[in-house]
Amino acid sequence: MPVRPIPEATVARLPVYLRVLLEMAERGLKTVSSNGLAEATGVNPAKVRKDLSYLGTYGTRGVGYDVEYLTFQVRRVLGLEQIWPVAIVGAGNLGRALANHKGFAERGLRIVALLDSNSRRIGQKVGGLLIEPVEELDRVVKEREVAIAVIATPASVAQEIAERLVGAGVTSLLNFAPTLINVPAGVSVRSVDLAVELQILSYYEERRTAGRS
Amino acid sequence: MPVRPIPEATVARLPVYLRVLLEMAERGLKTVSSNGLAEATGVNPAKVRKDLSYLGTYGTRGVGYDVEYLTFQVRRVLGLEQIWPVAIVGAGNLGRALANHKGFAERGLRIVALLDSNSRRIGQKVGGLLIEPVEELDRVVKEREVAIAVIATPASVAQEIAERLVGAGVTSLLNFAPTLINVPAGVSVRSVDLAVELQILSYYEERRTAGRS
DNA sequence: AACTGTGAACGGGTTCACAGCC
DNA sequence: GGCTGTGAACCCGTTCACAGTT
Repeated sequence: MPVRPIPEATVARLPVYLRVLLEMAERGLKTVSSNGLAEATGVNPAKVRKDLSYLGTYGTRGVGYDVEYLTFQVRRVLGLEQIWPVAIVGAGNLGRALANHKGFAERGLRIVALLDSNSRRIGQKVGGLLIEPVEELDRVVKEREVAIAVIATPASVAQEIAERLVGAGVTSLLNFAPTLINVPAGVSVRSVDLAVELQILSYYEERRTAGRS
Repeated sequence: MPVRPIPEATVARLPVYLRVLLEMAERGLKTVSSNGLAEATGVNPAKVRKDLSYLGTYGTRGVGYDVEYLTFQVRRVLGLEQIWPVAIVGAGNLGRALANHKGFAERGLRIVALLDSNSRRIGQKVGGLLIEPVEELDRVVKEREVAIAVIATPASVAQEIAERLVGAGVTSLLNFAPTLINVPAGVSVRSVDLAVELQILSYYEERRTAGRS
C-alpha cells in the first residue's frame, strides 16, 4: 500500500516506466539505476527517484532497482495485475487501429468489444474481433464487465455515447472525438485530440520559422 | 505580437479554445464571455481570461470577446494562418485514420504525404492520398516543404524514421510509436502512447474499485 | 450590472543537493 | 564510489479577488 497519495503527474509517468522496464527485462537486464530509467524515458533522474519513492522504497543504494521487482510494483500500483476488458465505440479507422493494436495484452488491457452504428461495418472482423451494433452497448458493457471504454466516434455523437456508456456502468473514458465530454463526478475522462497535438507543434514551428525571409 | 512569452500550459490550451470558437462562429454567436468559453472547454473561467490575456487585451469589459476577432488572434498566435503541409510515416490503421481525417484543413493542417515501407500498401489510395514508398521520404519532405511529420510506425523503426525526417528538414514530430524519440535541440517532439492513456485510467479505476468485495 | 485583466496568494511539481546506505 | 531517498528551494501554473471599464 502506498503511504503517501501519488501525485497525478507521477501517475501519468508510471506507465512509461513500466514500458521501458518490460523492454529491459526482455533484454535480460537485472537491475537499473534511476539514470538508466531516465535515459530510456526522457525523464530527469531526480524525478524518476522521487516518482518511484511514492510507491515505496524499492531501490538499493549503490546498486539501483531490481527490474523484475520494480516491474511488479509498478504494475500493482497501476492496477495492471488484472487485465481490464475495454470496449471501443466507433469502428472507423481509429477504432480499428486500436482494436488491431498488438501489445495491449502485455500491458494489462484487452479489447473485448468494437461497436459501430453503421450497418455496413457490423459483422466485419477486425483483429479477431467482430464489429457489433451500437444498440448492443448496454448489454455488452454489462455482460463483459467493461469498466474502461474508448470513444472513437464523430464529435457529434460523442456526448451521447459517453452517457450511454456511463449509464451502462463504465467509469473511465478515453475520448478521441474533438469535443468536450461531460460526465458525472466519479467518472474519469481523458481526451486526445489529434489536431490539437499538431496545432501545438504549429505554435513552436511558427516561432522557429518567424523572422526568416 | 505577444509582449509576454506564452506559457507552455497556455499554448496547449489555445487549440482547444480555437476549436470551440470555430463551433461558436458556426452557430452564429457574435461574442462570448470567459464563462462561455469555460463551459465549452472545461477550463475554469479565470484560467481562460489569464490565457487570453497573454495574447493581448482583446476582450471588452462588461461584454466579453468578439468571436471572430478572437478566432483570428488565436489562429495568428498558433501560426495557423498558413496551412502546414504534414507528412505521415506509416500507413497502418493509425496512419490511415489520420490521413482520412476530415477537418484538418479547417484547422490549419494538410496531409501531403503518406509513406510506408510495405510494398503491398504502396500505390493504394487513402482519402485521396497515394501511399508512397518510404524511400522517397527525403525527396517528399523537401519538395513539399514538410515541417511537421507524424510517426505512425512500429516502435522498432520509429527512431530511425525520426532521424531521417529530421535529416530531411522536419523540425516538429508527433510520435505515436510507444518509444522515446531522441532528437537534436531545436526539434520539437510530442508523443502520444495510446496504451499509456488507458493505463493511466486503470490507476484511477483500480482505486475506485478497490475495497469492493 | 456585467465582465475583463491582473496583481497577489496559493499549491503542485520539479530540481537541487546531500545525508544515508550498500 | 555509486546510487537511492528526501527535505528544502525553486519554479510554474492555477485560483482568488478585486480594481477597472463599458
